[in-house]
Amino acid sequence: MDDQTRMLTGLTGLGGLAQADVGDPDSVRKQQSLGQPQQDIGDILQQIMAITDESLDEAQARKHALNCHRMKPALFSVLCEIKEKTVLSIRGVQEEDPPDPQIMRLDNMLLAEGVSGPEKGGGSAAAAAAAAAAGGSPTDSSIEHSDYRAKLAQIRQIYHSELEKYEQACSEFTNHVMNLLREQSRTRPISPKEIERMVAIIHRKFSSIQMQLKQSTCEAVMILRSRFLDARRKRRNFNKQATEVLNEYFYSHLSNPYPSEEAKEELAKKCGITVSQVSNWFGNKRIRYKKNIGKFQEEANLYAVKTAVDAANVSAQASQANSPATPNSGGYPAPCYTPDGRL
DNA sequence: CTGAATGATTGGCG
DNA sequence: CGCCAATCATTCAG
Repeated sequence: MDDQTRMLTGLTGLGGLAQADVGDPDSVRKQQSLGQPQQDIGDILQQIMAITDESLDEAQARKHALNCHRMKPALFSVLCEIKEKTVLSIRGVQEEDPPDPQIMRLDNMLLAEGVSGPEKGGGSAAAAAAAAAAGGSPTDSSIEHSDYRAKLAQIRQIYHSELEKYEQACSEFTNHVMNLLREQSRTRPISPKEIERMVAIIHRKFSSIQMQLKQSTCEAVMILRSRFLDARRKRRNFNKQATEVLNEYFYSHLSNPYPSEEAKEELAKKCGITVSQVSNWFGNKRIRYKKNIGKFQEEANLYAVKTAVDAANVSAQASQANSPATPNSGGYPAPCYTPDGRL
């Protein structure tokens, strides 16, 4: 009903329009000089209205006749114009908003993470090789790193294949709609501009899918990062030798177990860990020692003896009578030799 | 599987 | 900023 009334109003208004400033005044004038355009339009209208009552064959024949009608082009352009002015102007208000900031943010992030953008297979391989070559000891982090990269590559691959699928689907659908509209435009007033707009609408709809894809990819990358780059999750115990070195220092400096920056660097180098790891270790050790000295008795005695033995060994020849000097004078309680482990 | 050990992180303090 | 204390998250031994 809506369509019919709209068509009616469109067509009844045609008389005025045709005489005023319709797309092709020449043809209109020709029509007028040839006969009675009003009559023609009335006929067309009648035919259009009757179409639904006809059989398919009749309709096809009628359609063909209508398509061949000399008035058809003029009428078509007029209808397009009317449609342009009424329906499309409403929808045309929401003009092309510049690329969604959200999607731009996601794009930037994906680019930064190396998910989108150019394939850097050679680069990463070279980096891995360099890392492998650089560390005489396998540093462990290079392994984790390559693992991380492998997972990232996986995400990247999924992302790209999904994006490809998405793009294919989008263009397929767009083509389909365009073909359909072009087909329809032979019988329905559809201007190229309208098709263009339809395409834009489709793209906008599809871009929300794209955004979702990018969003979930970003999330996956974030999860991966937190999995691998949060050291807390990938904690490795220091090797035995390292803890030995640290404990030796700790118990031989029990009165003041606060290594200077230089001492920390020295220890870090000796243990193959970072300075901040040394700081962490001492922080943990101090608090845990203080909290339960009894528990650390054994260890304390062990290292006390160890350092004593070492000292003795070093200065064995120098003097036999040297008593093991325990450098203890405050701060933390000295490890007394209490068998029951209580103080 | 469970609990202890342990490296790392966080928030507060001086 | 460095340290302490509490806490988290993982590893490891039983």
